[in-house]
Amino acid sequence: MTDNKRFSHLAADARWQAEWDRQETFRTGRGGADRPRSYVLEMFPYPSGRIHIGHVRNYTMGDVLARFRRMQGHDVLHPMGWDAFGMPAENAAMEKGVHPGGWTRDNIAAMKKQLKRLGFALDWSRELATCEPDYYGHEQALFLDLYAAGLVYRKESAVNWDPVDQTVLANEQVIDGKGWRSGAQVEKRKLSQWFLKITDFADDLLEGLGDLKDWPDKVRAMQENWIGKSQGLTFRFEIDNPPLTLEEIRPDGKANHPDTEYIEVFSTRPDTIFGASFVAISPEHELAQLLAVDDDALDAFIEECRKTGTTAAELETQEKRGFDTGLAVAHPLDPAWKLPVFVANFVLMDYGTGAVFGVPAHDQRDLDFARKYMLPVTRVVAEPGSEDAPIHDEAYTGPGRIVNSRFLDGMEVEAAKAAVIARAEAEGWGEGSTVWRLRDWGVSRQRYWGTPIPFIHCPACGVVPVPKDQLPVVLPEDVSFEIPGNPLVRHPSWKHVNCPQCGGKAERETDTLDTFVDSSWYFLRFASQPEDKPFDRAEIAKWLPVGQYIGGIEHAILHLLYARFWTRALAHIGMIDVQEPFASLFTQGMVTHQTWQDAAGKWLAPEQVEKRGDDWIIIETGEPAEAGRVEKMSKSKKNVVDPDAIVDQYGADAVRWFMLSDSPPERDLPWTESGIEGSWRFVQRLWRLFNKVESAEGEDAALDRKVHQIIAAVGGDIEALSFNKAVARIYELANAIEKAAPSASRNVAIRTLLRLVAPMVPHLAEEGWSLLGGHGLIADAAWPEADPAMLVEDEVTIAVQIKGKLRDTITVAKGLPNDEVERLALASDKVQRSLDGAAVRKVIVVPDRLVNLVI
RNA sequence: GCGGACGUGGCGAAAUGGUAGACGCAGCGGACUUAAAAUCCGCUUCCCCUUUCGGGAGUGCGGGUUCAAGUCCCGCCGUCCGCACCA
Repeated sequence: MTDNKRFSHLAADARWQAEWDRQETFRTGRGGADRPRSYVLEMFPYPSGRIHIGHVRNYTMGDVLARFRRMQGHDVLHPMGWDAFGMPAENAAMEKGVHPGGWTRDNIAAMKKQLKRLGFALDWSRELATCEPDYYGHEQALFLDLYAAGLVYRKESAVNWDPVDQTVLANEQVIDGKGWRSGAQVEKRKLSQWFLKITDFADDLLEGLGDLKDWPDKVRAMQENWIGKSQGLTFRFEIDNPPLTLEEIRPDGKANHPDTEYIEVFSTRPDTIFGASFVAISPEHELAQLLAVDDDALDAFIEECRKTGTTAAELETQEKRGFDTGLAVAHPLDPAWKLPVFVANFVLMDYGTGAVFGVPAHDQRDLDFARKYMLPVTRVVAEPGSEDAPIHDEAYTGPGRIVNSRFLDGMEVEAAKAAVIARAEAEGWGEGSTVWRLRDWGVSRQRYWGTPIPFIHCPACGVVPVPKDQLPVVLPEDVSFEIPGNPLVRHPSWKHVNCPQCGGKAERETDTLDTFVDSSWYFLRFASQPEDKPFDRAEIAKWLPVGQYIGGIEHAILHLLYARFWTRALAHIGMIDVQEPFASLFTQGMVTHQTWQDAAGKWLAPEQVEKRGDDWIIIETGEPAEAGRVEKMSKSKKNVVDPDAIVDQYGADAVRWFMLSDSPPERDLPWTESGIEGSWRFVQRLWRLFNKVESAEGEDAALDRKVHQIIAAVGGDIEALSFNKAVARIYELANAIEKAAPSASRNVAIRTLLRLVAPMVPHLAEEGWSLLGGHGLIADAAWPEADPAMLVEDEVTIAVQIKGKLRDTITVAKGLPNDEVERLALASDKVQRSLDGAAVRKVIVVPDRLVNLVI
């Protein structure tokens, strides 16, 4: 039982959670329409089965902000849902013989229960799960809208194919060229797949980053790099002695033959065009493929390039290697100047044109290559005075003037780039162009547990969209996972339909959508949930963009870029009026924990070890344990703590308090036993304080001022998401109250403290509010206001420095004139002793802060 | 290689260019108790001196700007994260 000695979370937590549910306290839209709106959103979880401590930290932060905004009188939208499609459900189906849907829905139920125990101020009436037809049906409609607008297309594309599991693998599932599950050698297979035209928005997505002032620099930089805009010149080298054309080699004479008249290259440094000494093409370049037909040595070289790995470490050490094709190309600015053509292992086929021209003097990679194959190295950019400086083993990439370059000589780099582009365009051998690293978004997944792509393949009509009145295309429930492959393909009836256009026999698309599509618009559906359409435009205009989005840095690129794209695409087709979904983004740090290992290197769980003096021992055996690094919690290292267990033991409030304490929220938070115990003790200390309101008279001016200073500070800290600082301020106030003698001021201070901690420790706060006779729920109470007049002290402590070194402090009335302060400073014994008779040359007085005496 | 962040006590950390170390954890001492736990009070950057008073050093390293630098500038060193043969 909770009494005036001890706060019992076991009784209080559940009671207040039930009360919030009963009153629908956190339902959006209660209490008037003209209040300011706040949309606070945390990245919704994948229903893996259990919440982990990282979720607890993430949602606690959002919860404090949401509760704080409510107390400030805002209408708060703070929803929760489930990113419920994805592979783990299918893996569970294969391993345990359960149905992905049942597995997922059970997990959702379990995790929802866990979240409820933490007392989050969520509007559960808007809960959604992406695996339910009432969500993904609307997603199918949106996909069709984007298709109608020309933003969806189909194209042949290579995938990683696991021949044993009969399935497509994501890159992360291919380990050393083998399938992660089957261990089979993975093949590249060409499949016709669905793509979203994210590249149409490349420039907008890049430009838009500039307006996202409240996003972390890091995330913006990562997206910028990912989009990867490069500007330069695309141009052509005429091939001097063209090889046989494709038609002559292959009797079928396909239309997509490579043009063997020229090689097209892209460069961001057209200013260095006179420094060219070779042309290199990718092993996958069609010209290379063509030449290899008649050249076994080249064929072998290409095969070898294909085999070598592409991991960062391998690329680091891998040599630049080339194969001289014997072809020669003419320099576009001097047809008599011939350059050799190599097939080179460092040229990427999927960037630019798959071919480059090499300028060894000004590109390190080209220089390495040129030295190896003894190609000429000509300096064409130089800083003043170094025109003739030889290039040794380091390429010069800095600024300078152009040299050895005929009509470009003497120009600065930028001017020379423009001049070459202008000349190329005038003469017709090239044009200024922009190349992006960003690729279109392939959304086809050959899997069951995802949103069915709403198209039908008709032998007569081709690819036909499912008419909107036939949506949702619902996943069949009667599927089995005993045989590898996509169950949708072998389902006896599901895919067999009549063509909506001609009525003839046709087949459904059996691919499903990438789950990143599901999470690209859920924040819209949270804001507005009509039955007959994805969302209501006017409601979206009211709530979007999300005021504060909080989640992990791991989503810096994919999820956040796709959601930005999807939002812009919907705006582009006129369905919504916002361009950017998340006005402010916060990426929180991980929860880490100490690790331990035994002598054999086996990981030990926290409950298996115990500290004896300065050393750790294994409780069961008494053998020594080795304390390792503090690392991200992971099952394999056994350093996880289970949220349910700690909520049982310490209560939701102590756990929440710990999540907010000590570490700045963007940094890692080390979980410690002593830390959570400290939080629990503070919860108890607050409870004792709330029980100490006794009738008392009189003012305590110093405490009054402290209260108002802390109100202002805590509010500002929560606004800035600096929860660790808000926590420190609250400790400060609690300390001050405990030291103060009983007075009316002290009682006010305690009641104020109660409201200040309410967003953080809501169960305790409700209990205290009810104890102290508060009206209604503290969740609905107003945030205390700081009186600006109370923020100023009437006395200030002034530092007295001699040449910047502190010698004494003096306490004076606030606003004392400078000459008075100076006089008092000089009157100090300590100052006189330090001066030791030296003459003061200059005195600097910063009002109400310090005096600096210069000798 | 490119980009981002960071470097402050035993630990997590504070600090609009103006008294470095707020607040918490751990530790030490004391009170209460038969005892322990809990609680309360005090100390707690380091070094020197000392009974006290005091003095010196100090925010990764080296310079600079300034009356004054953890904070600003230049150059290093180190750690973490992301991307990477991107032409």
